Amino acid sequence: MRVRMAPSPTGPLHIGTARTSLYNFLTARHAGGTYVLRIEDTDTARSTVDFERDIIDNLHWLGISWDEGPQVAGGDDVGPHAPYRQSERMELYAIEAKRLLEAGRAYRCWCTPDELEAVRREQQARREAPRYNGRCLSLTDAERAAFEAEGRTSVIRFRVEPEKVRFDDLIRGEVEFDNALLGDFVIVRNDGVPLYHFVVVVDDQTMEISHVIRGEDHLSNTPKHIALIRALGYREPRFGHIPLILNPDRSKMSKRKSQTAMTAYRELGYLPEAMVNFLAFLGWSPGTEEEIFSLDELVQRFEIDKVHKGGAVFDRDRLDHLNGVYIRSLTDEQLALRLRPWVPEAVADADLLRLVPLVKERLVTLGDVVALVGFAWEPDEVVASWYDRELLYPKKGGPSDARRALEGARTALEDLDDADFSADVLEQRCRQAAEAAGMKAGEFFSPLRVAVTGRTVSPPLFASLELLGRDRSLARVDDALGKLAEVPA
RNA sequence: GCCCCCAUCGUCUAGAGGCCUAGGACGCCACCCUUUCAAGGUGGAGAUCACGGGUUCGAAUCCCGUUGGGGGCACCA
Repeated sequence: MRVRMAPSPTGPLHIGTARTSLYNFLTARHAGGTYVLRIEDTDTARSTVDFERDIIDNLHWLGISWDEGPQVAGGDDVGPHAPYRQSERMELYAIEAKRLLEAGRAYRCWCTPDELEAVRREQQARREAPRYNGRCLSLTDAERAAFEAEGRTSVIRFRVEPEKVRFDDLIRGEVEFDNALLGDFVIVRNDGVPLYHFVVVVDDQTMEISHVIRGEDHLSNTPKHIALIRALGYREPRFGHIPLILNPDRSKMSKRKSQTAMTAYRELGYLPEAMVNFLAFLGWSPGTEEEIFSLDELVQRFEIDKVHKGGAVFDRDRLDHLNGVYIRSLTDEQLALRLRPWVPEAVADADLLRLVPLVKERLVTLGDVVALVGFAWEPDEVVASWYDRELLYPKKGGPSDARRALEGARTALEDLDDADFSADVLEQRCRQAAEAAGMKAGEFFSPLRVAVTGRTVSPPLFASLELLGRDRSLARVDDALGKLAEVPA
């Protein structure tokens, strides 16, 4: 078994492309087959190396690897069928196009875009399928010469046989199309650049691809490919069309309505293992009620014929949940390592490790660490700037309650030396202080929380105090007291 | 417009004729735990299996039709 993924570097790695790549990867690895990466960059105007890099990097990030094809953007190809970039395979396409031309299975067409557009409009008016009318199919030599003399350029069209085409889709079973409904489509542009439907067939043949697994949007293109395969005398691979990933409104997932760039999720702090698990279940399930799967487990369990037929909505809530599950499954040391890119370099590794327990059960994404415990590394003045005086007031209280609590807390904290400045002792002291102040614990803790973390929602208060240490905690209490001093008692 | 594909809670799904008074998960609601927020625990609401016909002793599961949704019909991929 040889399968391939064939992304087009005309944009960053798309969620849909990633899932198609994943399904191909899982199919190949499950069967012990070979996995090929081919870069479909025939659209030279829109393809860039930067996009190629984004695609390759993010596939690697997900843990997807391949046996043949470029391993690095712009890097050398690896494998017996190199090159794997279509832009470097142009001679091959030219040879095959010539073969088709000479066999009479393709012909040159001099129709201009305007002429084609006019025909299309007429057909639509007559409620017919818009397709090429075959005008250039039977031109005399004189007519061809006349077009050339006119300065017109020509494209190459494939002559489609009006026959029924059926194939046994890996996922959908028997599917039948009538190619009589198809027009003769263009396979080489007027500037000599070959088009997708043509190159994909040539490459799949020369790269000996046995299973073509791709998005459902290609299902209706398959009869074109089969026609080309037959005309060229190629072997017909098995086809499998996987369901589309959908926007919440159930249309094909698009940049316009959803975040489709894998990089964006990566930058937000989603874990690749969560993303892989999530993507795998968008259109497939093991048939049991298990739902947490590593990439290796997926390789073992994944079967292409158990893939669903219907599209699946990309549900961010579910991704978030999975990400939390994976984050919580990490050891503190592992999580600290993952968190590193989001935490300022000035924060020492040892200090980063200390704050992990405070955030582990609260992180949805790794990036959330900043909002959660930024107070730990931000200077006191910055934390003080995060809140207004009113935020210090307990739920059903005013400035005087806040002041009472903070003063009580200050006294309690002051007493402790660094060695005793631990969550347990702090809690005990603060509860005593609350009682002494005649306040409920919650009312007493609230102003202290805001003073220390700058927010009403934070990790556990006493662990936060411990993390900050005596001096910084006291300084923040004083900052808060200072804010309260601005209002007359 | 034409062709093709699809159809189980809001979402992801289990379900291959009787195990289904349709199961799980996410989300939602309530309660418990609790210094806030989470995490965790318990419980709940939520699907006449799109609809209508068949087939069958029996259908979410098979067949046909309808409806709805989606995809494709480029000198993009």
